[in-house]
Amino acid sequence: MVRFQEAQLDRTFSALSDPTRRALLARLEEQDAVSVSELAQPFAMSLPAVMKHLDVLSDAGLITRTKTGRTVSCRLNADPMEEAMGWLARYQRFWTQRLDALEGMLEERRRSREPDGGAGNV
Amino acid sequence: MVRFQEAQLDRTFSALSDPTRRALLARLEEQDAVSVSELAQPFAMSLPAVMKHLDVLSDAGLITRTKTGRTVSCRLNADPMEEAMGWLARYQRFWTQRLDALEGMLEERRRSREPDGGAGNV
DNA sequence: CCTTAACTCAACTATATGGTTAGGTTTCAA
DNA sequence: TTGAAACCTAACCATATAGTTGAGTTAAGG
Repeated sequence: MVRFQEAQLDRTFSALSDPTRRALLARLEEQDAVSVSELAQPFAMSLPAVMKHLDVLSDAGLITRTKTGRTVSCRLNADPMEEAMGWLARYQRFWTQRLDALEGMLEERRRSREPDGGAGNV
Repeated sequence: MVRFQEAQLDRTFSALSDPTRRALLARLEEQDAVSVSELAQPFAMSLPAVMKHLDVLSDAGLITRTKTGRTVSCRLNADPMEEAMGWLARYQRFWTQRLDALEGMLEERRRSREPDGGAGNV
């Protein structure tokens, strides 16, 4: 049985629950290191607003920030996501089960169509 | 490129960000259908508090409720979790990459130890 | 040296969240 | 038919969240 850090999961899922923050992470997924102002640029909101989001991401351990001169570089840290996926994985059987059931139903239909000439259409 | 329902992800991640709600889901993972009062029983909080959590889970589509007589049965619906995992999967390379790097490093160490007799211990 | 870019901080606002208590309604069952 | 179980609703409270504006601070660069 896997043990989860409840408080860490709280922060991770909470951080991921905002579209702005997910967009910030998506940006850092495609570009290794991005400055605060570069990250803020695409958004309609003010710079301090974006910085608050970065604080949340940082508290959740999803990004790291390193200052060089007057610019701050942000990088992704996906480790907390791994734990989040680990938690979700427990429920995976519910949809794979559903897919198995669907597959089984299709198989059933296929077999029942083969003998005769395709009578029982829905 | 996979397209995500942003508002749905908001609700899903937000619903998962609370330990009480995750515990409720965990309960429904091991028991197919559970009544509201049964679900509430293990928690120190009041029944209306638990019911608010159930509302959140229901709004996120993570549970369904069916009333029979005076008792309400709750069931898990994992579908929104599948989408959440889909979103997270995009970042999976960051930790598999890290594991690959670790594996590579261990391989490196193993090979460098083989020739001589195990000198460079950390 | 002075200006400007890049960021930080503080104060304020509105709304959301997570909890409470008190008082319903509906249904079952003695 | 009356009482209690099971659930719902409403009103309230404290704190957190997501944004704003305005005023710093620090570091390049002409």
